[in-house]
Amino acid sequence: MAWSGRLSLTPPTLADVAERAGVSRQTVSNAVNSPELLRPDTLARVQDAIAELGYSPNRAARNLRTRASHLIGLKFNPAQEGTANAAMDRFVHSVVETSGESGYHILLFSDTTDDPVGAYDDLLRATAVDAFIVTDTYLGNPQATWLTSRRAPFVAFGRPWDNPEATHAWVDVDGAAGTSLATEHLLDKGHSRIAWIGWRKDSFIGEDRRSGWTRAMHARDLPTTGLASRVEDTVASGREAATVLLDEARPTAFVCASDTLAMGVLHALGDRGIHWGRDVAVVGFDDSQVAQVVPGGLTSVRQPLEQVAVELVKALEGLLSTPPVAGPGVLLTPTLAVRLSSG
Amino acid sequence: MAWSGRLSLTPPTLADVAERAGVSRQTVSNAVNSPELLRPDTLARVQDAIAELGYSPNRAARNLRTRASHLIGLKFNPAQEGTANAAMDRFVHSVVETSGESGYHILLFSDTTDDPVGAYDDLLRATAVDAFIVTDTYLGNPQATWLTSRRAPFVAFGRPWDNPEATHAWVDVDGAAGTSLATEHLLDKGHSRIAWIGWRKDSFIGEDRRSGWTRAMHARDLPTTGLASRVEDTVASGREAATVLLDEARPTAFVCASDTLAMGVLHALGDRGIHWGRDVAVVGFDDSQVAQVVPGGLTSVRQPLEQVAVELVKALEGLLSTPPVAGPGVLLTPTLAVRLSSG
DNA sequence: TCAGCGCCTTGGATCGATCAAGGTTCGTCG
DNA sequence: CGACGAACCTTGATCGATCCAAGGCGCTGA
Repeated sequence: MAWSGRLSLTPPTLADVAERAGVSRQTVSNAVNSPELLRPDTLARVQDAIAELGYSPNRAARNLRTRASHLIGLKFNPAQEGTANAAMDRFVHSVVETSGESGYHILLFSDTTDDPVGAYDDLLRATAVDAFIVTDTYLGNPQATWLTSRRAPFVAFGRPWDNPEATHAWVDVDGAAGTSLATEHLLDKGHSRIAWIGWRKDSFIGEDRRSGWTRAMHARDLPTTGLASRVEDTVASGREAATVLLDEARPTAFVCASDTLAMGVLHALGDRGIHWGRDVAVVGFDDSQVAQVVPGGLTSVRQPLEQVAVELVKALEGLLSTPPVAGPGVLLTPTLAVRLSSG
Repeated sequence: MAWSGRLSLTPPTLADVAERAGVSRQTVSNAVNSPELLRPDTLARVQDAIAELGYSPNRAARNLRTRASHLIGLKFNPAQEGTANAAMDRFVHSVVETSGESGYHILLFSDTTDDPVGAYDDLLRATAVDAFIVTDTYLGNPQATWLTSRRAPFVAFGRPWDNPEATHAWVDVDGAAGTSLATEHLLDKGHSRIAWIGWRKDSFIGEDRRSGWTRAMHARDLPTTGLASRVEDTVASGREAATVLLDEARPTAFVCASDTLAMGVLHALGDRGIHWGRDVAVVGFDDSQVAQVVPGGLTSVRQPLEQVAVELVKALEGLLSTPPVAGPGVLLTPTLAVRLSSG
């Protein structure tokens, strides 16, 4: 940062470094981008000059010439108020860290308009980003098909549920494996009447998670009929659903599609003075902060978001390399964070 | 997006639009940036051409020429695992939305190295961002002084606690007003033995929040001695502190410096079978998801983060305008989200 | 001696927008 | 009638890095 002390307010350019090191511009450029082309002593001389001047290539100039921004667009979807779902926080952090190591920065945006692809379109047209990470695939994912038709590089966090023909790169977490893990955990604890509270039938992710529960139950020849409920993803719905199930099916344990619903269950159990964790077990999904700090702790399925980020960035690097390498989908397995709510 | 259907893969440039509209490049540039300079009919003609071609200015070229990136750097600090503090999520969303309306995007980064200013330095030297929003001021804020000496435009979310001489722009939330609000709320409910659980003495923010509690208590001539505890910001510490206070001071209410500590209090109350919200009131700070979904709900001080974002962006626009306008600090007042934990 | 290679230089063009200065066109007014 | 200036538009240069092609120089090996 030598130059910051100088009078001149403009940062040093490649030409400045070249003059200082007594080499040509081209050589400095090579020192930065293809050091293997230089003789070790020349390289060292140039690097010294770079360090002395505190030179760093001007992003705008480089971007203009190379037609790349080294930025990855990510739409920031905040957590809903009143829910426990806050995966975005951990996920974004992981993505920022991982992409930073590969020389990419994350550009956040939000769509203020109704158009689901408007913001994507703007960024693409302005060549402001090299690629996107698309996260809101639970909606049925119009972005993915649009981006594909637009030939824009992107990787999705989430499978293309609604379109098995889709060929784009994606990374996802095996929700069914997670709920199956949760259910088996409860079965091992001796439970057999294990209820499910999940999302409405039109949610692909919800049905996937539900299937893990049914799979685990049927594997031990246990019935699932009458033990399931599908509701909105709110605490209140979870509470109501649990209340009904407690009356009608008398389950000794609950597996839920989200921590939000699980909190609803805890609520319902509290209403009737049932001591959760001892009398009735509860497992949530997402290992949210809520699961972590609620007194006693809520057992919850934890998505390996750090690993997801790594795979996403790996896939992006493939897409952005020349020639582009399109990897297949990657499915990761979640773990179970066991706490007192499951006994 | 007309061009996306064409064979050519390169987006249209200003020159393409100029040719189509039968005007010069400069005129197109003016149509985009200073429409008032054009005659209405020419403007319309150019705008038609822009729409027909689906033109959008190339960011890199514009950035190079104007020496501005229209990007604002923000270091992403994820929530600590096992705490309830998740203000970042809501904050980031607000910032993204607000800055988007002013034509700015948010560039996220993280510092992987030990150097607290390394990442800032890199971005500045590469002229990758126009300005920064600095959030982690609770550390004593070496970034602020460094950025100031570097003459880099930035706005801090958080007062310059350790350096009252600092002249940079900042926006903050009046923590003392928040805890005062909370305490008065409890006083109005009839409580008089109200305990405080806060952070260690070296935390500026912690001491500020604490002062709101003492102020409100003293205003009603109530004692505070023996009713306060200063601990680490973890659930376990909150629980221990509450246990000790319950034994030694028999408070009927608790005001906490964070929702994390408040959860610890709920935990302690649960340990001894005390029905919180009925027998003992509890108020947290930050209105986290945890506060919102814990059965019954935790009353909590809510920071006006949306408003904070608006003020931050307003300040940034001032700094980035020519000539730069440096506004004074802005202090916003939080509100109280009342739930059952306070009766 | 000369071809070949490794390393570097030279000079230029290029990316696409904006800046600064220079040209039109037109109406107005002495 | 011609000068003048405002309103409007055009032209050439510029931002800084990269890409490209051609060539220089010293050294090695045939």
